Amino acid sequence: MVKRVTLKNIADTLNLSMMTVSRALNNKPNVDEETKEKVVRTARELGYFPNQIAKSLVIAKTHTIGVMVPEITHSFFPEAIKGIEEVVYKEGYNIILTHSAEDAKREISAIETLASRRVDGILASVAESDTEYKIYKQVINMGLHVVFFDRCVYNIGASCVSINDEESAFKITEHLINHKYKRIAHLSGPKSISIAKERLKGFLKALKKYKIVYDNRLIIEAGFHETGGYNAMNKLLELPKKDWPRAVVAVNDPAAFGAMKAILEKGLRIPEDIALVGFSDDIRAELMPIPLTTVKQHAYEVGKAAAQKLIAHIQNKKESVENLIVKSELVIRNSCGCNDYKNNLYESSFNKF
Amino acid sequence: MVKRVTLKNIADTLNLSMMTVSRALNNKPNVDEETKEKVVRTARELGYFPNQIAKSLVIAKTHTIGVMVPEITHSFFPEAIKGIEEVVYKEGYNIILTHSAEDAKREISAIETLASRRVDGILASVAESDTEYKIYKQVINMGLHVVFFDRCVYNIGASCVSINDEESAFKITEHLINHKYKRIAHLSGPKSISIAKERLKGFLKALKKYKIVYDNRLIIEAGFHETGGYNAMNKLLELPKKDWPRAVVAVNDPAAFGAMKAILEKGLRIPEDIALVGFSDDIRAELMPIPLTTVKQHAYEVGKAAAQKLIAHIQNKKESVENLIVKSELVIRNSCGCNDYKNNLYESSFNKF
DNA sequence: TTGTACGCGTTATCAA
DNA sequence: TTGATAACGCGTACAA
Repeated sequence: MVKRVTLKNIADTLNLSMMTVSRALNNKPNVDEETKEKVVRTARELGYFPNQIAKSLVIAKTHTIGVMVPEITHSFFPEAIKGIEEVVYKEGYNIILTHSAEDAKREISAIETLASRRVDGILASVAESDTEYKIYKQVINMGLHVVFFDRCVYNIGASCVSINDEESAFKITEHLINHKYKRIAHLSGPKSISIAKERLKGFLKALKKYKIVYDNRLIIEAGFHETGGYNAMNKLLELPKKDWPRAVVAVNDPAAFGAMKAILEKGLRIPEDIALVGFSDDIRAELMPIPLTTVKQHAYEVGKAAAQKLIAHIQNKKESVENLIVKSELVIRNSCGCNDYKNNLYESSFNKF
Repeated sequence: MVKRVTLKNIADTLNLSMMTVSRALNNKPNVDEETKEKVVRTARELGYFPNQIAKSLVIAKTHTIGVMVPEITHSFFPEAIKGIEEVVYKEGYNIILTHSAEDAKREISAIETLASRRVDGILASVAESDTEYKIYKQVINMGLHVVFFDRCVYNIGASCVSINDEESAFKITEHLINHKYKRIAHLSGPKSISIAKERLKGFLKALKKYKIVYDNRLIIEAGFHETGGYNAMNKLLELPKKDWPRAVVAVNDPAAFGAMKAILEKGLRIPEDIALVGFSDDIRAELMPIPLTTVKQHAYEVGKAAAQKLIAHIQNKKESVENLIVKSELVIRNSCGCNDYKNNLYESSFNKF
């Protein structure tokens, strides 16, 4: 930050008071048209940029929103951030982007700096390793507005925007059941994360509704990544062959990619030997050796809704805390073996055009 | 921004002056150990977060860096942002993220707000539609530090970190020439963008070095997106068959994907009828029907280097303006027909594990 | 070791 | 319509 042109500089060169200059530049009513024009002109000539820092100190608002993501390269988040940006830009806010790298300590430190920087509110998706949410409780108690998105924390006084995870997991499992699969496994996510819990719940609900026998050896924690999915699937395949699942519901697409690798490596076929479905519609899902049936999440919409809700909270103290749901949709491809989707590479690779 | 705990609050509850409290919290030398401890404790009890806004106003530094990206969902940018985040976090900075959506007007407005917010420096990748760079010239003249990354603007007093685009385009073209391709086309990017110009230059240089006949009908502007590549390739295929290119160098992977679609739609084979190479190693490149030969850019490294250079500029006025290059590497797959890369789906889809 | 006065650049308030 | 003064929360410089 270098010495820059101030209101006083403009005031001095025009023999006016700072207040008149301030009023002129902010289009306040009580200022002569002629002087206003003069002020605006010299401001431009001098290369004046209003000092937002000083202004923030006075008005006790920064028009800044803190955004916390666990891992910016997960395809979900750039889309969500784009939705957030779109909304806040229109409303005259900027975002300070922080990422926790899935590390709870780093998350705490980042939220602390956001509080220090006096952001007007925070949009957050919690880190995998955060199981306490202490820092969020603290800043919420201070009166800072927080809206969670995607990975939520409930009952701490913050609104939340998420996918209808439970319902979607239920539906994709039901889809498998409807197509005569009986023995179905689940590669689950980290137990502490809301979306992982929701998806597991939906999976179990579907089993229950259709009275599928429940075998807890078929529910294995895989985490959110490819290697976790690969390892978890290999564990399943270490079971006696008669106990193998006939279909697998993975907690997300990367985990499903790992599982796919494990299955194909064993020389098994998808879906003929084992059907497989994912969750998230990763950009690579349709390009896999066996195009992956999955659930498409509308990340952009999640980001938009979260930003809108946060700004509503900021601008209206009485805005009610609530959990919003952005609906997802089933994307049926080959890996579930339930339809006539062509396993023709040409088609499968380019149906997105 | 809500009323919050201040230095004065702490001072009052302890019957100390603000200065003692300030010193205690900032670990300054001249303060009694006992009082320091008391201060730190009550600060925690009262939930004190230092007001960074007020501090910034005094010290004329915000420890904030503005980041301008043209389109956050382009796979390059999340990687680059991650690299930036990694560096600035360690150095105690935060980033304000803005995106232009490739729109020059929005870019200007965003850079203006960054200047108003008194960021200590700006990392920018310019919008496609920006051909003047006026706003950058202006803020640089004001003394604001700017480092461009990926899409650069030269000779306006800013450092730049980019891929060795020209050299890489030269090499990938040379690679085709070495494998006996003679008639080679180029799907170029927007003329105004530095990386597009560099890649075209490298392409032409290779033709020249190897004395390939130059046919300007074989250089078509495709832009950076799939549909542009699709349309441009179709235009090439409208030429008399004898004039068709035997190989195509696309300005980036999305353009190559579009071209691939156009070629396959015509019932032609890749690489047997037309070889094709891209640029950027998009996450989808290896999953294409014909795995795409391309150039891998190290976006994370670009982000890191740019952030490091910017911070060097900020912390040392005499840091010299220079153009840094992050080396890219050729990734040989099937689409160029130059190697023994197996067109086996299983292998090709999972060689990244 | 601790405290006081002042200034950072702006807006709100009240007076002219 | 314009101006003077105080205030936002903190750090610097100097005094006690």
